[in-house]
Amino acid sequence: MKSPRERRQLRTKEHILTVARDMVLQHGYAGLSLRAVAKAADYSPSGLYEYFSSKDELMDTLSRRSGDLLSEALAQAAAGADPLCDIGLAYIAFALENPEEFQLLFSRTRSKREGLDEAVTGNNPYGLLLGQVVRAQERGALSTDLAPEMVSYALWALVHGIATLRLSHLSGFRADFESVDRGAITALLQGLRPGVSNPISP
Amino acid sequence: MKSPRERRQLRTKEHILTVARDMVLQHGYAGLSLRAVAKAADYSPSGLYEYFSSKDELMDTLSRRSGDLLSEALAQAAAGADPLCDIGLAYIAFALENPEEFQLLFSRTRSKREGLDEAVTGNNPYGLLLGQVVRAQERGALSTDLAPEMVSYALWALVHGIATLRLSHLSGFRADFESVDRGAITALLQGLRPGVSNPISP
DNA sequence: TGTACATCAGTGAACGCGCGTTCACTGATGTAC
DNA sequence: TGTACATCAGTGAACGCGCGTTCACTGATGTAC
Repeated sequence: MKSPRERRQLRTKEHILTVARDMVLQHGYAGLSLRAVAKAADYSPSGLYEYFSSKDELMDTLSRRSGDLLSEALAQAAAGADPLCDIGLAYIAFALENPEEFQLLFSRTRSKREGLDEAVTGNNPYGLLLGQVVRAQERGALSTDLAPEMVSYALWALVHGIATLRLSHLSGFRADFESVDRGAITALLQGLRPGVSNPISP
Repeated sequence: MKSPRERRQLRTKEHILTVARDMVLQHGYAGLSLRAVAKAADYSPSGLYEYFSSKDELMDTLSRRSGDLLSEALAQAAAGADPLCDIGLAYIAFALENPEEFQLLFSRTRSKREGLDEAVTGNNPYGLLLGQVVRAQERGALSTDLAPEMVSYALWALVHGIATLRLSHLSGFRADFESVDRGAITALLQGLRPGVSNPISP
């Protein structure tokens, strides 16, 4: 079918990952099998061990890439007029549009941080959110009495909850979620404004 | 080992479910196998088909029971002085104390409702929360401009997000979550109070 | 330019595993006469 | 009370499946002389 030349061009780690990602998107991350990936990428099952030392390593690579995609989506959202709310909505949208990637991401990726004392690393979704929270405090949109990490956590939890509920328990439920989601985020942010008595003690 | 009499007493559907539940708690719901349950309950693998027509049916039964346990925990919390906040905290506590049951519950149970027009059924966790929201509105703790279902959804999403994050991504992260969680819930509720401009339009 | 050798991506068969489910059967119990 | 039969919970072996991983190997490519 394929010429040797075509075949050689396709035989890259990148191609295998692309194929694997497509399979996750189509059949779910839980059902992904090395053998199926190998077949789809035109390898024998053992051939993939040239590129990955185990199925786990392949899955981790996929998971990390999903994280990068999410970061990218959030970074774009952070450029708008209402960054905090938009980041939250973008988070939800990403989960709904890429359900399998979202689940892959959160089923495998544990936070590398183990406490508030450790620094937040780089360009990950949480770091991005945290940065915007600090900025919101600087321009007076959020009370400065609140620890930024706590605000970020609350906001993250809210949108994460919306995302996971709508992917699992509420899949099949029809409603105008878009406006409700926006409303919920706004409500939380209003509860964190200066003037409203501080619920979170630092 | 066991006398015939003892053996007969143990051979009930109830006993099988107890054994199965224990195995879920210990080894996770994803790894539960019929054969392992049969072995632990002193049956041959095929013997369980006397009680359940398939593994799926057994899992569904387990899942429904987890839901009942959660409902019970929330109902108790609703009896306190600050029902909405306490229900939320109880939801989080249940998830952390019974992680496998919580995941079993949400990996299998889809909402039977498919839209706001359908009635909320019985004693499930969401119905319980909704009832308390209505009561909070009646006593003026929440703006009556807000649709109760939307408030319930927002609150549920927040605590569900906290629960799932702490079970997955933030397992291993050490912090004083208890006070932060309480603060996050309080903040959301404050954003929904009368007087604060309504974020959710009905 | 030709030959001998080393490298190395990739193969194919096999290993050993556990799974859910089916089915012909057994053997104890209950029932009818 | 004893016998013949029906019921039925439960068994054990087998089916057919797919999985991740290992390993001796091949055959094309690159390198050195």
